[in-house]
Amino acid sequence: MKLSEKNKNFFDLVYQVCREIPYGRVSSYGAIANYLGSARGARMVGWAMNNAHGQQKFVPAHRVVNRNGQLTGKIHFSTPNEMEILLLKEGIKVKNDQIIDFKKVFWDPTTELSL
DNA sequence: CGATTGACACCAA
DNA sequence: ATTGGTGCCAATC
Repeated sequence: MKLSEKNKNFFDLVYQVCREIPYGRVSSYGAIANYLGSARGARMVGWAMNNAHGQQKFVPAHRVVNRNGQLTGKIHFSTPNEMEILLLKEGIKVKNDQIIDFKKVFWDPTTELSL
């Protein structure tokens, strides 16, 4: 048992929140970080996503974008198009790596989960 | 152990 | 509005 596995709480929570994102909706790193308590720890969420590929359960990382709604993390997928395709399949319009109507599809865990 | 990096966010010019 | 610089926390080199 490695130390990283013990301290996976933060990462695990990130994965949990990602899976809680409803179909056809997206969230932002900052929102998730804020929900976990690290308001400025958005980068950690990104790191978690990087590890998400190694997780046994699938993590809809494609539903997580930066606060601009830009698909900055698409390059980390199997193929850069993967993220776009997945989002498009969920009814989310993407143009030039930018989510259209981002505010409409935006899903804030602090607002949706923390009622 | 110190320095650098990273799928971001915020502030100042 | 756009660009550049700084801060955040953890992991990797």
